[in-house]
Amino acid sequence: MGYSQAEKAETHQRIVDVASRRFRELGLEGISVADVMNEAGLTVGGFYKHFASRDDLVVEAVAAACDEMNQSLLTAQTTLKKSIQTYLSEAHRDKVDTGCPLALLVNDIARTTDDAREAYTQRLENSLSLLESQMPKGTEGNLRAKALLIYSAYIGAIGLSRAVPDPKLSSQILSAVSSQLIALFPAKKPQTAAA
Amino acid sequence: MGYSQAEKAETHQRIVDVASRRFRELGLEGISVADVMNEAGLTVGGFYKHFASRDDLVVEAVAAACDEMNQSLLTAQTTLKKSIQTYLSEAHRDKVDTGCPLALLVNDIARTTDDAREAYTQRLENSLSLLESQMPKGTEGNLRAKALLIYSAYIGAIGLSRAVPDPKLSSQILSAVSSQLIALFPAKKPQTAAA
DNA sequence: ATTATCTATAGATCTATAGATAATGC
DNA sequence: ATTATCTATAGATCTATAGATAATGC
Repeated sequence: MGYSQAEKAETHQRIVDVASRRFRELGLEGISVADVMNEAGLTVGGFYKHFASRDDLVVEAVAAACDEMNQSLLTAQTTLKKSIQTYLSEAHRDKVDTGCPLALLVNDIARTTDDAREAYTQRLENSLSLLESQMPKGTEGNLRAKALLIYSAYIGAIGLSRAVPDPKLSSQILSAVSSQLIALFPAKKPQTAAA
Repeated sequence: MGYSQAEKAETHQRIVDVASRRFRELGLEGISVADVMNEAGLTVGGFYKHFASRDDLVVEAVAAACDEMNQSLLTAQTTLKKSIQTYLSEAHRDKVDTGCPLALLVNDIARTTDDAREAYTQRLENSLSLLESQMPKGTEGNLRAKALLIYSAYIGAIGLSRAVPDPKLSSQILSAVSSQLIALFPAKKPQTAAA
């Protein structure tokens, strides 16, 4: 039973980790404080020594989920094509509790507190910057606008692939949008192939 | 107070209408059966003469919301460019209770019953077919794949525009994705302008 | 006789707080 | 002395059902 300051910090982190996964899986209102605490190996009474309210946990969990994703994207220095294929993969689709929180939570975020929306927006900007930096050399036009198109297609496509119950259709959505995006941003000579 | 069969049908429709708006605004778990009934001018006790369970209301409300949208899209026979501009408009973004349910509910649908997911998928196919039929003449390649790219970008972009609290960024998301999509599918001579 | 609606409520669940316990840290 | 955790619970809310009432429809 944790009592030192160091143990409290670990406990706090464990609560946020559980929440960041379960909120993504079940939605921001899909799990109770008591269930989060239980899964973190604690009981509900201790919660309010860590957070002023449930809404505060939401803010921290959203931020932690996005930061973790951006961190792993930064280390996986890669090409745009590989980024697209990884994002729009069946493996990513099936990570309903550890997948991209920008996609898994976009609808919930629109309905939640301003603090959580601010945290979300800040991390969205990070992800967009990263995507801009992955654009092939020689890409013409507004890089920010192109990054927004790609990320919007990401969020919509992976959301749809999770919404439809038919596995065939789900895969078709992912592969169709993936190949369309790859064709739009070829690594070299953007003018040669248009279809 | 309605008792005849005709009145019951009207009442049923009124409950579904309220639910189809509030579920879109607040999420599929965001409003109680009692509150839906109250807003329809009824009390909670009568609910289970109309629906076997709350989940059944969800199925009907999702279907009704999508059918209503597809109906209005069918009558508004228009060009792809105008469709894009209308979908990715601030007016549509602000219709949080009457906007496109495919976008407003995509995350919730992934977490709900198979029956609701089936109803959603069926209507998604309708919307995709409609989009395919709006493609400019002479568009090359896989029309279904291009419709999936557009609808994914729709869902992601309008979702993001609702999630971010900064109105400037929200507008930027809509206009950037809108102009990118319009540039991708020009009405004539698709080969001339690539940027 | 049937049934669409109402009022009332059972039973489950949720957020937040109260008070007890036991270890930390001055 | 402080506080991180625990057990217990208050008060609110939610789905679903029970039973009463009053109009429909055979």
